[in-house]
Amino acid sequence: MEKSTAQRILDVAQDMVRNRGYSAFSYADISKQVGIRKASIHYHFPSKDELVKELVVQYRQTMGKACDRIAKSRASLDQQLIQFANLYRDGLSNGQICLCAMLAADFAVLPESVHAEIKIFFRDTEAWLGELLQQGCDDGIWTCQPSVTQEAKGLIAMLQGAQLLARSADNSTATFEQVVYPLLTAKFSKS
Amino acid sequence: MEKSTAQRILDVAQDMVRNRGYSAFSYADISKQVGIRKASIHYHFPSKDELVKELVVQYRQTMGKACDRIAKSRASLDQQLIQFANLYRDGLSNGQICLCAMLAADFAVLPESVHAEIKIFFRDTEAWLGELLQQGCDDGIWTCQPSVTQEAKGLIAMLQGAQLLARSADNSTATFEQVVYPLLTAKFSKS
DNA sequence: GTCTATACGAGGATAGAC
DNA sequence: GTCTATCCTCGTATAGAC
Repeated sequence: MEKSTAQRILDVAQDMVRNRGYSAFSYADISKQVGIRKASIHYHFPSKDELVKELVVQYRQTMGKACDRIAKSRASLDQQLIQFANLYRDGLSNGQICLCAMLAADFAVLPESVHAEIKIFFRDTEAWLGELLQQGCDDGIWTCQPSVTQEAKGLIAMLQGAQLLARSADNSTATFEQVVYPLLTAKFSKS
Repeated sequence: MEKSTAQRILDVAQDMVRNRGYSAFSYADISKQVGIRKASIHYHFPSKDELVKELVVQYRQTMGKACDRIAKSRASLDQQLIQFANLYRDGLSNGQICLCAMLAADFAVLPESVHAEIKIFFRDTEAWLGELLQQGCDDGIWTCQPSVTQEAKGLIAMLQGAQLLARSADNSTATFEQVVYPLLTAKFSKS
């Protein structure tokens, strides 16, 4: 099944926002890559704000599904944690950081409608990771201090921050891995 | 002693970049706050790139001095760590994140000359924090795994990421504190 | 050093033909 | 749905007067 024009616009826009940020991409940029005139984009997404809002909604779905796949994979809990971290590593080689990390940086120039969607992303991510961490506590694999929620927030912060660090380094992926995985295995490991 | 016009421009520009990002501030914005025409800004900083480069150079100096003050304060090492974290907390109430965190997000749209300055900032910060952590290891206050360098990078990542998380929350400062300080005291404390 | 004036392109968005 | 044409504003930057 072929992708709709709206979806192709969203795909290209996501790439650009994750790479350059909200203020540094334009309808003209999208139009070149999608192969339609910029006026035509307004038919699908009347304003830039609505386009970006839709971007976040879809990103949440994609990430949610990816997390569900990890949870259902029956891998060990510490392996699930690694796979979760991999989600944040994988875009780096193409110069992409988490959409919501970028939009959190751009927060001050975004409308309230987008703010709300970003908040839901972080809330959902914390909830999913919190559940995973709680399981590990229950199973006696690791402990979370002072609480599972705090630990989840700290982990997410580390992942998002590691993306920023990685981005300004010469080898993004390697830098990310060197920062994230040692700390992950030191703190959350089976043995 | 009164501030030079160049310095006032830099002060206003720093606020704006740390709040909105590189692509979302303009000479027109600065001119309004400084009270001179935007053409006059070009006299002091011929191009936006040169202005931002100077911004990073000066930010590095400011942060370097702040770190030196902490090191010379003779506070306990774990207290020095808290004070270091405070540096990243304090701008949040005014909507400001670390200049280099923001510019790392904007990395893809910045010229090489600015890239180089940002890299130096992270290198310096890692070096300073690494020294502090090494002292703690030597004194037997804490241990760093797998290495002091990794631990330093992980901490910086967490601080930068916590700023992003905080920014998208309703109470930035409180969110930052809730994420950072418990993890800090759990991992690096005297007793 | 700061001003006015201006060039020139890019930005988001709309109207109306096809 | 996509196009052309157009509007109007903002953005960076320069020239030249004061």
